[in-house]
Amino acid sequence: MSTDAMSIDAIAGLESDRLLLGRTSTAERLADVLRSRITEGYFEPGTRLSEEAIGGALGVSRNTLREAFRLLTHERLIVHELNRGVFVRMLSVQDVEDLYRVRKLIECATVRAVTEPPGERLAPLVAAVEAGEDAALRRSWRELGTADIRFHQALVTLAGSPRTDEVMRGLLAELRLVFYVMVEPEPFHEPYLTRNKEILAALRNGDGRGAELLLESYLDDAERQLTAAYKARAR
Amino acid sequence: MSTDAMSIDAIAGLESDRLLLGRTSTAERLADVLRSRITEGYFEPGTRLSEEAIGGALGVSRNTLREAFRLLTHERLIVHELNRGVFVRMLSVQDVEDLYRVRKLIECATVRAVTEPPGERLAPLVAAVEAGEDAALRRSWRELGTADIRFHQALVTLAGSPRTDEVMRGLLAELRLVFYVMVEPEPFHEPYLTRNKEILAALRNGDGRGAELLLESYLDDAERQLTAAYKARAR
DNA sequence: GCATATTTGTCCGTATGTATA
DNA sequence: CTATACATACGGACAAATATG
Repeated sequence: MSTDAMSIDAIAGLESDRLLLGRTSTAERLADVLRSRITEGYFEPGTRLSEEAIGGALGVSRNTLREAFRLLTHERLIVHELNRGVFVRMLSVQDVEDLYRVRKLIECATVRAVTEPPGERLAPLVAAVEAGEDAALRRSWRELGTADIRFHQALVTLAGSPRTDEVMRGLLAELRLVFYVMVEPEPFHEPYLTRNKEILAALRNGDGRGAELLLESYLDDAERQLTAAYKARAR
Repeated sequence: MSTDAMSIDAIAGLESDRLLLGRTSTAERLADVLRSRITEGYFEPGTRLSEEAIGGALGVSRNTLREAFRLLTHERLIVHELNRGVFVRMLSVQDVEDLYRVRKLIECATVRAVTEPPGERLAPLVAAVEAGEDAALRRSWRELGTADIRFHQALVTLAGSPRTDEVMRGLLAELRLVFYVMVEPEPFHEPYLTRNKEILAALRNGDGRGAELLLESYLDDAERQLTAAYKARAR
């Protein structure tokens, strides 16, 4: 039952974040630092996050660190095993399938409800598409992925439901963990930029049903691609 | 800026839960105790939960108690204000509206997907209806409310999505806070038992679309009734 | 507006229990 | 089975923010 330990390098790298800790609630700032370390793949899925090592490196007490762990646990980025500690979440193929099942449920229902041109309310979607195009031009694939996530987050905002927004935020945070199985992010995200633009065009015309169909095939394809990558990696 | 203090009685009442603390993780057991105290209306919405008073009454340290608070915060049962402490959540009319918006989204999508008789998978729904009938006979209105919640939780389980289940669990936990504006729980929950039976009958026939229509009007009526009670109470 | 008391935020040291080599 | 490492939980301490008179 091997559980990968954090590399010495990963712990040492935390030192540079030390200065960032100095504004609001310590536990939340701590969670911010760890969250980006995880979603950027710095801590790989499966690694154990040692209370002592991280607390020592960042200069915070274990009590405070544990509060930060609680926050990240509820975001599903780490898992907590009693008396064993916390580990960076490892998603299974079933998780990916469920993630896309719920995305389809929420995103499709949201665009389906669009029956007339939303006008200015599409501004965040336009901004996300533009950020994506910019990132693609600069061949900045990580940013392209971020822009894609922003687009779909903004899409759900059209429903005007705070709770739906929050659920979606959680789903997309988990999805970032999945994206790290894609060693070559370029061919993955690039085509979806075009498809986002098509969805946006349909919404602009108030054609929610058309947008739903585009979105459904978008999500089906993405899911297929990701689960295939997962299975290939499981060799 | 008055914040209702906990009554002496409420603190003293906690002592009886002391013996229950003795199995798994202290913070989680602690959260279990507090959760039932809150959802059963023992701690009314808006009351501040004093670290010292509760920790003292239950015989746990402040650090452990704070971990339990974190858990409940993420269940949205309490809210945390920096340097002020934690308070039992007070839901607004907007919250109720959002709660029902998301319920409609999830529950309707779930039953709509039913196209053939689910057979044995309806067993938990049948059990919830029977528990409701039993509670109604015994005029046990609290249990009737619990059975209603169980029915709708079981309904969503038909979708076979762990994440959807969890979202629904959270929504229904919040809803319990809302039910406490209903001073007379009897006339509220009773008619919905009949409607649950109708929904169950439609599902048994594999008529997902029919069940969706019944469910939609169920949720519309419940929302109207609750928001009306809220507004009346705000005088 | 000011001073005081209360309460939370954060940290430390330590004892105990649990998992694993 | 023993030893080690680690998480769990407690109690105490002080700083910082807030509430109260």
